[in-house]
Amino acid sequence: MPRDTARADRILDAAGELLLRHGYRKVTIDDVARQAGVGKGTVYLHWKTKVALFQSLLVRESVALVEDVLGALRADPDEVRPHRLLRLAYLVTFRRPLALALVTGDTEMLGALRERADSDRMQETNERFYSVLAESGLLRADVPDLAYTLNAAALGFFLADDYKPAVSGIDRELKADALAHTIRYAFEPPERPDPAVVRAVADRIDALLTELITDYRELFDALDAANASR
Amino acid sequence: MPRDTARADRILDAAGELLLRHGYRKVTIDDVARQAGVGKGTVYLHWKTKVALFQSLLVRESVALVEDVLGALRADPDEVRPHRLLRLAYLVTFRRPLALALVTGDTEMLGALRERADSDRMQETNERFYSVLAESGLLRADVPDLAYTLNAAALGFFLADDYKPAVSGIDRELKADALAHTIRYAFEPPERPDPAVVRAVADRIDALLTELITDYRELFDALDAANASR
DNA sequence: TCGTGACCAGATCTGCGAATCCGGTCACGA
DNA sequence: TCGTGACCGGATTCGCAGATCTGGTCACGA
Repeated sequence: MPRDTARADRILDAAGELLLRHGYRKVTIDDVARQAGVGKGTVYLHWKTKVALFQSLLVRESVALVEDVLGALRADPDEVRPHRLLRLAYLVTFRRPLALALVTGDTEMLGALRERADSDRMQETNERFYSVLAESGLLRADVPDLAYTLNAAALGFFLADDYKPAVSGIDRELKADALAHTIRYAFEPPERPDPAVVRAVADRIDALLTELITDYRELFDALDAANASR
Repeated sequence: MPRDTARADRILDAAGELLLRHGYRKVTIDDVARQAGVGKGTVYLHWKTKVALFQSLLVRESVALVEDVLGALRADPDEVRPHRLLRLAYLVTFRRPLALALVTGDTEMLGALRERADSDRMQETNERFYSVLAESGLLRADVPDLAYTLNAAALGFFLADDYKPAVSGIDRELKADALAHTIRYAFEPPERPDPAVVRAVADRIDALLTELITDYRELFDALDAANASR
């Protein structure tokens, strides 16, 4: 029962590097094994199939991304205010090419890998995320169809580079500011929030993200063949 | 010198219908001619090439779209307020499948047709559009990178259906309201604008859009082979 | 003078056998 | 017990010749 996490990580590193360079289709298990310095069979000691391997990679990436957000949130609870939170998520996402491919749905890069087995628990966590923010007082009460509107408003910023290459000639930080402005005024009350409230909401979101990471890790482990047979 | 506009329109109607049904690649000039009830050669009396024909179609569609907006603006000057203007543009666009394909950049539908020969004048008109709105007082003064931010914020709503089919289960009008809300609070001053100012700005935008249509028609005529040789 | 469809040539598609690739297995060796 | 790479077979790609398609032309007829 090989629980050699270090080796598994090295294989995922290799997979990630090759995925970025060549895209899902052109990366072979043999390439990955060679790049990781192990035999092909060894890869299959960790994952049952190729897609399981790459799904693991994507899950690991998602965890890292959420951890980045969580770290910043812990350093400064004010980051929980929606406009800061989305600004943060935006910057963190663009710093991780794989995560970016995931949110923009880059099919070339991902193959048919998109079928994120969003477990029921993760779906539920996501909904709770919205309801926590909605009840928090950090969001305006008059936003229609909150989930849809927030999603759509933010989506454009993630896709703008692809769709409007013409007007995209500004710095990433400035684009993040543009997103922050939009969220700040369209989705938050005009007045600054009570710091005590902010801290309380930050704690709840912290708990939620921590839980999300737990879910991810669960999913990660489920993709590891070593747990199954053998 | 065949200036038979009615016939040209019939041909464009046919081209549009077939374009929607089959996409650019699978529509042949022969199909278009047959559907329009004319001979193939007749199509070439109006347009020098296949792409010229379809570019004409797209320009005609754009004109119709702008005219729709203009009509609503004339019926009610209040439509010039950015959140109403974008709401209007959104609804009008989704009512016209071809125009929608144009803004979402549906390559399947459009082929390599995208090379919109945005004449210098049209580019200029677009910039004047932003500066008129910016000076108008109908927009907040504190929006960073106005053009980029406004574009990105609105873009997501046009693409949300494709990218988030899951959360898209609501009515078109409600989605338009969601867009309107976002624009209203992120890009406009809190207080209602002075009706006199609104009317003045509406006039200027009216002039600008009228000019835009003129530019379009110019472009349209330039695509008509009848003007050239013969 | 205006409209047409037969016609042309280049491009694209089709069929298909051969060659290659690659995910997954497993017998063997360390 | 754990790791490996030779090996298998299904799938994909390649090469290529023949068939088909289609944008664009133009001589002819109304």
